[in-house]
Amino acid sequence: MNDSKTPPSILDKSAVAQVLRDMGLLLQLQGESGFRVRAYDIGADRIAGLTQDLAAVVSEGRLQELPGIGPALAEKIVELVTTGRLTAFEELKARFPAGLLELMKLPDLGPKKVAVLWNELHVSTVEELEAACRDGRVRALKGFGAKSEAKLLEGIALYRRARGERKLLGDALPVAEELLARVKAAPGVVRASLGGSVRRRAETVGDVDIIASAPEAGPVLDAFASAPGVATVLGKGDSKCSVRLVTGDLQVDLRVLPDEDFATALHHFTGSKAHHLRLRSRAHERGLKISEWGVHRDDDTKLKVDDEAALYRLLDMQYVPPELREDTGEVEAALAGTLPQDLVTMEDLQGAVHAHTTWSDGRDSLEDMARAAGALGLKYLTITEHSEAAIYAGGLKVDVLERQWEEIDRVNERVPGVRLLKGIEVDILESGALDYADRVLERLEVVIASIHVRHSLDEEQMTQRVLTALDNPFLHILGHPTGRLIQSREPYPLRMEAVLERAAERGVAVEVNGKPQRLDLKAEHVRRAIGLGVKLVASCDAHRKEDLANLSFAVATARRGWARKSDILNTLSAERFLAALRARR
DNA sequence: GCCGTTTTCGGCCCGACTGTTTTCAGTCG
Repeated sequence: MNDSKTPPSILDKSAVAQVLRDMGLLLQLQGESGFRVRAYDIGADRIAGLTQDLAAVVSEGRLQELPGIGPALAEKIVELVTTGRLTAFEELKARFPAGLLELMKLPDLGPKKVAVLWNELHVSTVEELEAACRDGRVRALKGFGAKSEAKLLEGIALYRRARGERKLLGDALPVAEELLARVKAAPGVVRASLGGSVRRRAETVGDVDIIASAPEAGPVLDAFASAPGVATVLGKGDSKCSVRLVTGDLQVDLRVLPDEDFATALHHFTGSKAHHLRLRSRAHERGLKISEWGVHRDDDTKLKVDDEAALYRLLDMQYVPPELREDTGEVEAALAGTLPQDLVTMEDLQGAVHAHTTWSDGRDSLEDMARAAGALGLKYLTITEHSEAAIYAGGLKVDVLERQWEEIDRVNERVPGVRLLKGIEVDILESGALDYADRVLERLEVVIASIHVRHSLDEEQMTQRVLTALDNPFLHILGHPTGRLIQSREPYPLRMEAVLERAAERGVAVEVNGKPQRLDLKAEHVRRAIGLGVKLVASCDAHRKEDLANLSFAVATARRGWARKSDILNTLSAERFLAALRARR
């Protein structure tokens, strides 16, 4: 993303943010003011969410232009970026046993209790805490009791299972929607919605929030707590209830309020925190106060807010859809009236891109895939099997590919309303050449090119490899450009800016792969691609019928990257889609 | 540690819930 002469940062954004967050935790342990601690957290959020190149911001001395970064944090970030270390952090760390930071990650343990455990019992690791709980030494401490001992042991077991892993959106969303349906059906419920990072369609989610309105909370909370799939009720009061599900250790929080508070509560619990901070200061300028409890004037009179759109109107801003609420420029755009109002939606899609069948490594037949696409209201589906080099995935030799075209013709006659397009997901070889000769590629309607092997090239080699592929005149779409698998494989090193520039130059579209493990391009790169004039496709990378639903994650990622309908080629009819692909430069 | 149209000191979000209390502290979101 950085073509200037700025030397690259030794630590990347997330590493810098992590040091700042840990620094905050240690300061808390030391008994520093919560506000000072919060300043580190806010600074960490700001760096992690930075859309610009961190090294460039540092070298141009622009750190303090970022809200939440003042002289002290700026100095520390400069040290981190240029040396990879932070002296103040090293010194602070040396004052406490290393395990205390980990202890604070356990549920129900914060800095105060960890400090007591350390000072009174010299407990500094999860193992020592477990032993102390079993020996009954913890219950003797002030502020602890037998119940907290049992809860800590439970928390330790859970921590070891889950290791604090966030869940993939694709795993959490279906479960969340099922539970939401239960809540909507509960007695007296007027409105109910998912909130939090699930509603914002973040790549991964920590837990699920549901917000509901009803005249009486009790019956709704009861129905929720006894829903099928609930393993443990973690807490239940007059207005909220937290449960842990059997599936994947997922935690779900439900809040129930009177309907007049629904819109403001939903907005509050949708976040993000960073987006809210900006709105609150905007509200403050206008003599208003926004909180979970509603919008109040300075004299405490409460304003009527029927829905989220009304909330933004009160602030004289455009409505900001949940997927955009990350404080990455949407607040400024909404104030200026330049926020795109026609973000792509699922209903805009006329066709699905990127599908495998039994001809290579897919599970379902061509005909089954065609019928499934029709059932979703899609008009076309691009069949893109693997090419010859992808032996592990049943890649097709040219003569087999030609036989598939005949079968596609037959299915197209048999299945009305859906057209299968003849395509390929051709491997990009190490040299950047494609795995089929041009004379084969030119006979295909849709050519996606992807990297599947030899991930370990260095950044320059990988970038050259992709640039060479983009120069092939028969290539239409670059597939999953970074090769990442969320939480299991890092993206391969690639100068994305150069790749997107070349794609724009050559008129090659880039895939927004909706497979929940991939989401590749990611939102940040989607936005950059659009800025450079690159056309995109929303793809499902389907290996079975059910995977066609991945399209919704592609659309969500595209929306998070501010994509409009006109940025996504498969919002066009089949004929116009194919024409757009052929329009190479 | 940050911030500024009540400013350069003194605020900064605060309520729900739990477990320990007997009026509250700590954690969480």
